[in-house]
Parts: sequence; C-alpha cells; structure tokens
Amino acid sequence: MTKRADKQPTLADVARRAGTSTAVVSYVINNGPRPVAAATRERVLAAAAELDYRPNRIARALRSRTTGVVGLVLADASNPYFAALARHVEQALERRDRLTLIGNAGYSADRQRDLVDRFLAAQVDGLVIVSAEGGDDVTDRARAAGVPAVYVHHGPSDGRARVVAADNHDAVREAVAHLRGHGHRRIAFLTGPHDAGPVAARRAAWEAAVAGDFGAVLLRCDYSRAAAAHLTRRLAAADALPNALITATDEQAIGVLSGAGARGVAVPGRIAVISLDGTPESAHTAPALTVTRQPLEAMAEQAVELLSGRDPGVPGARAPLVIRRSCGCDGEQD
Amino acid sequence: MTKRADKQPTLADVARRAGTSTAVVSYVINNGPRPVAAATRERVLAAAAELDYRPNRIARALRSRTTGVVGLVLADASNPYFAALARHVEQALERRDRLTLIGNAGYSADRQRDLVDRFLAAQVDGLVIVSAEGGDDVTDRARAAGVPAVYVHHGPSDGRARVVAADNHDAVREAVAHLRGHGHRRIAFLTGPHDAGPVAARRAAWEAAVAGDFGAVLLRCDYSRAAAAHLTRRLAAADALPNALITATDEQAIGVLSGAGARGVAVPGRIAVISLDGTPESAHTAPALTVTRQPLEAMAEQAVELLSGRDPGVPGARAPLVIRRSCGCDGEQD
DNA sequence: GCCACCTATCTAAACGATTAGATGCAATGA
DNA sequence: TCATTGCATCTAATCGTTTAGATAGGTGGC
Repeated sequence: MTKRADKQPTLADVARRAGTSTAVVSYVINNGPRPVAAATRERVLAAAAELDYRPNRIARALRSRTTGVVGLVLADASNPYFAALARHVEQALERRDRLTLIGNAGYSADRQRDLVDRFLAAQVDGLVIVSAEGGDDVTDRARAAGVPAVYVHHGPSDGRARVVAADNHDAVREAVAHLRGHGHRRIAFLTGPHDAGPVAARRAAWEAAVAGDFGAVLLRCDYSRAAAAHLTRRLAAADALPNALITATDEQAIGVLSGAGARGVAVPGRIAVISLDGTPESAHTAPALTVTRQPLEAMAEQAVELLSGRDPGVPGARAPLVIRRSCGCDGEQD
Repeated sequence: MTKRADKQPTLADVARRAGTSTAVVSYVINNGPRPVAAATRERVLAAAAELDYRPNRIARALRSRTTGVVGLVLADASNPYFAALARHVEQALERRDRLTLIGNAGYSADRQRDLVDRFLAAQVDGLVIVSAEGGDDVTDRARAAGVPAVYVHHGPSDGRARVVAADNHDAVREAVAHLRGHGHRRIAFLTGPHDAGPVAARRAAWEAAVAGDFGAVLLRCDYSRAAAAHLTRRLAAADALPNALITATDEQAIGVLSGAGARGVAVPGRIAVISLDGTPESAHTAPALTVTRQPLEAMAEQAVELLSGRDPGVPGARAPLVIRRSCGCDGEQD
C-alpha cells in the first residue's frame, strides 16, 4: 500500500519525486527546448525509471498538434501485392518512429473517403493511399486539414496529388524484349476488365512495344486467380492460347499457371509467361514466374519521404527483370 | 477574409455560432449525458454543419481516457495466413467503429515487446496479438496499463492470457480419416523446426490419430515455401517420399507442390497432400489443395468480442475440411 | 556597490473535449 | 404567495503534456 498502483504515472508524479517542476521533467524527456543541469537531469531520469514513467502520447499530441501516427488506406490487404506494399510502408514508418493506422477500403470509393475522414479526425500526421483504380481524390480533404497525403502504386492523374509509382514503361519493354529473345513473335497481354491506373500504363507500354507485330492479342479478365484460370482453360480448350503472354499482375499469372496445369498445358513449353508485379509469391509457383519486380521497398520509402516534406527528387524507380523459369529460361527455382 | 480558414473548427467555434455554451454542443454531438431542447439541438446541428465541424478525437481521448483505437501486433504480414487474419481483425474492429494500429514484430520477441509498449503509450483501448510461436507474455504489461489483451492463433499456455484458437484436434483427425478413406495407411506429417504453439498441437493430434500405424513418418522443415520445396526434392531424389502427407501450414504445402512439380512427382497420384491452414490461396494452387480451413473470421470476431469484455463463451470454432484435389478427390478447382 | 547578463528553474496558460455542479426560470402544489 | 421541483443551460475543472514568460541566484565589468 506504499504506492498507488491504480494509475499510470504522469509527468507531475515524476516531478514530485525528483523535486522539480513538470517543465524540467519535460525538458529532460525531450532533450527539451531548454537545457537542464546535469545533476538535475540525473535525478529526473532516476525518478522516471523508478516509476517506470511512459509519456502519454495522447496528451502530447493534443498540445503539440502532432501524433506520430500515419494513416494507411489500403484497397485490399487480401491481395499479396498490396499486402507486401503495406508491410514496407509500415516498416518505413517504423524506422522513423511513427505508428501506422491501417484500414481496408475494399475497392469502394465511399469506404475510402470514410476511412480518410476517420483518420483525419484521429489527427494523423500524414496519409498514404494505396488504391487500385478509381476512388476520388482525397487530396482536398487532407489539404483542408493541413495533412500531407501521398498516393502509392496509383493515384489521380490530374497532377494535383503526389503519386509514387514505378516506371512501368521500361519494365514492359524489357519483358517484351526478353520474350523475343526466346524467339517469340506474337506476344499477348492479359489486362484487367476496366484497365485504368497502372495497369493501363502497362498495357499502353505493351502496345507501344509490339506495335506492328502481327497477332499480338490483348486478353482481358478479372484480377482474380479464378478468372485467369477460367480464361486459360477456355482458351486451351479452343486451342487458342498464345505462345507467349505477359500478365498485368501476379494474381492473374498464378491463375494462368493454375488453369494451364489443369489442362495439361506446359509452361513455358507451350506458353511462356512473364508477370509484371513480382510479389514474393511469384518465386514459389510451379514453374517459378519470371517477372519484372516492382521495387516495393523503394516505393514505400519514397512515399514516406514525401510525407515528411522532403522531396526525394528521384523519378519512378526501375522495376528490374527477374529471370526464373516461366519465360523459358533455366533460372532459379525456389 | 470573412472566415478564418487556417484552423479546424472547434467545439467553441460551433458554440459561438449557435449562441450556446460548449457543454450543450457536446451534449448534442454525443447525444450527451444530458438532454437538449429540440430547438437548440437544431441550431447546434446547423452550426456544426456550416462549419464542417469534426470532433478532435485526440482531445476527446485525453479527457475520456478512451481512444477508440486497438493495437494489432502481427508476427509477419508477409505470411498470407497472418495477413488474412489481420484483415479480419481489422474488419471486426471497423464494424465496431474502432481504428486499428498495426505493427509487424517479425518473429522477434524484442520487437514484439517494443511494439506493445508503443501501442500502450498511444493509449490503445485494447491489444490483439497474432504471434507465431514464442514471444514472452505481454499480458502483464497490458494489465499494468489497464488494457485488455487477447492472443489469436497462438498464445502463452500458462492459462493467464486469453487465447483464441481453432479446434485443431478435430481438424487433424478428420484429415487423417479422409486420407484413410483414399486407402492410405502410412500418413506422414510435416511440421516446423521448433514445433511450438498451434503447430505442436496439430502434430500432437496427428500422433494421436496415427498411433500404432506402422510407417507414419514425422518430417520437419522451416515454415518457408523454399524449405518445403527443397525437402520435397531431396526426398524425391532419394525415392523416400510418403504416399500421403499432412502439412502443418499452407506455406509448406505450397512448397511441397512446387518441389514435386520440379521433380515431376504427381500430386495426388504419387503423393496425396492435405494442409491445415486453408488460406484463400490454397484454392488456387495446382492441384488445388484439400485443406482444413481455419475459421479466421470467427476467430477475429471472437477476439474482438473478448476485448470488449463480453465473453462469447464459445469454445474454439471448428476448422472444416474443404475437399479439393490434392487429396485424391475430384473436387473443386478454381 | 551597482547594473547587466546568464543560467537554471518555476509558474501557468494553452491544446479541445467531457461532465459534475451551479444557476436561472417556469410550472406546480400548499 | 412562497417553497419545491424539474428542465435547459452555463461555468469551470479536468485529462497530461508543452513551452513562453517570470523569477531567482550567481558572475563579472565598471
């Protein structure tokens, strides 16, 4: 009964114990805006340690108008590509000693707006938006609240919002060149149903690369594995599969592999495949996927830098070609 | 210049505009602890709408000592199983109008403790820990701060912490019975290197189910796909593969499939496989995996209920057997 | 011996909400 | 008519920090 254990200790408790004022304690804790005598500093530190004092971030946030929390709005954490991106953003923030509020908008513009509003009410210091396509521009709402916002992977194209994305053009060109190196002349492309955002950029890059080639087919299906598998089975049944295919996303590529496997279609023998995401998972498919790997970590880092106001000035990072087996090479398998 | 647009409007601004005190405004906003005359309420609502007033959750949190934020500590968001679990927890919280602070501890006990401390400093209302194995008990730290904590998937076994986990015993027994139905008598089990937590429970259940069977082999490897693929290739080369295998996790099962594919080993022809996670991904492997699906959504819901102090009283939810192809059945493929 | 100046520290006012207690006013009952 | 009750509202303390301004004590120059 010598100590009241019912409450977390506060600055005032530490001050009392150290025989000083709260101001001095605050100066010590934060290496505050004013210096403190060495002896006093020792007493304060000792008192804080004895009480196991931990500053209340809420109170600090109220007074200093900065929470150390960043909101991360995700289209869909079920998608490994977004999940990996989210993890890198979280780690980049962690490195800067900030916490991450996360929310899944699930491809709904309403829910996205809703989440942003709730994050702003929670006084986040910044907003990272990882959205697929669509979703209106939340930059205005953020700006009104004086909170910096950055889009990653895809953002509104009107130029008013800051967007971090990889250089898709080069990546696609490299993929096409590689397939040509395997002797392919008719290189098909599998895109999504709506074809907006980065996927549209990838398709456009493919169109530019194969311009003039006879028989370069554009295929479309949903972004799910199931849809891609279904499409592949259907094409195989009709003997209409191309000999070389670039898929816009890993999910689709995995679906293609699954569909091919079900119909006994050999990859890369009958159909060579290159995917454009390069999630970790792509290394563990059968056969292992050759991909152009999106530089997720660099993108996350760049986004977080932008939030801090520092403009890294770097253009979109390059997406390197990772050669494995699905293209016809005898690359790494593991 | 008629309005100061530089700041977010506060309660006081609304009160001034509506010609009342801040107390009344607060009562209106929260359907407060005291009633307000209908006419006044209208004026307040109108003023709030005109100013686009949004309550500052930080200030509210400081005063009312509740933030509406829950901390989610994750072992590793790269793992689709944990990622899916995290998503369900986030959604269960969202349904209750709470926000989710997320952090990856990356299998390190230090980082886990660190994250918990930072979440506690941020005054979270509750803590959900999704950890793999190990990691010391953070219940004490949470209890000291008066914050409820729940472990999901796995937790310390000393009974002092609340743990939500599925019923692994029945699931494994069902898997074994199913493989026996396919005529298998020697059913191997692939577990992890350390063999603690839920995986240990699964292994124990397998041991109980195959007790007395001759040639029921216990295999071990890392939880990564690469490790499982490597092991499979090695066993295939030595012609030492079992005819039926239960894997502790989907990741391992996918690795086995990958390794088998690389060596031309037929699944389920040469080796039948059942996995015990049942992540969404398991439906899209080649061949599609037969699994006992962990009831992730129910687990997440139950965990969040526990945080609210309501004890759902339900025992561990059942993990149903989802029959696809890798066991030898002619099940769904998509 | 006095003033100026520096250093180390204290006092107290924010930050924006919540809410118990005080107050004013009208309706009711004796 | 006066005390009583109840309703609607206001006043002000409070949550735990941060930090500008006030203060006290010591030093050195003249």
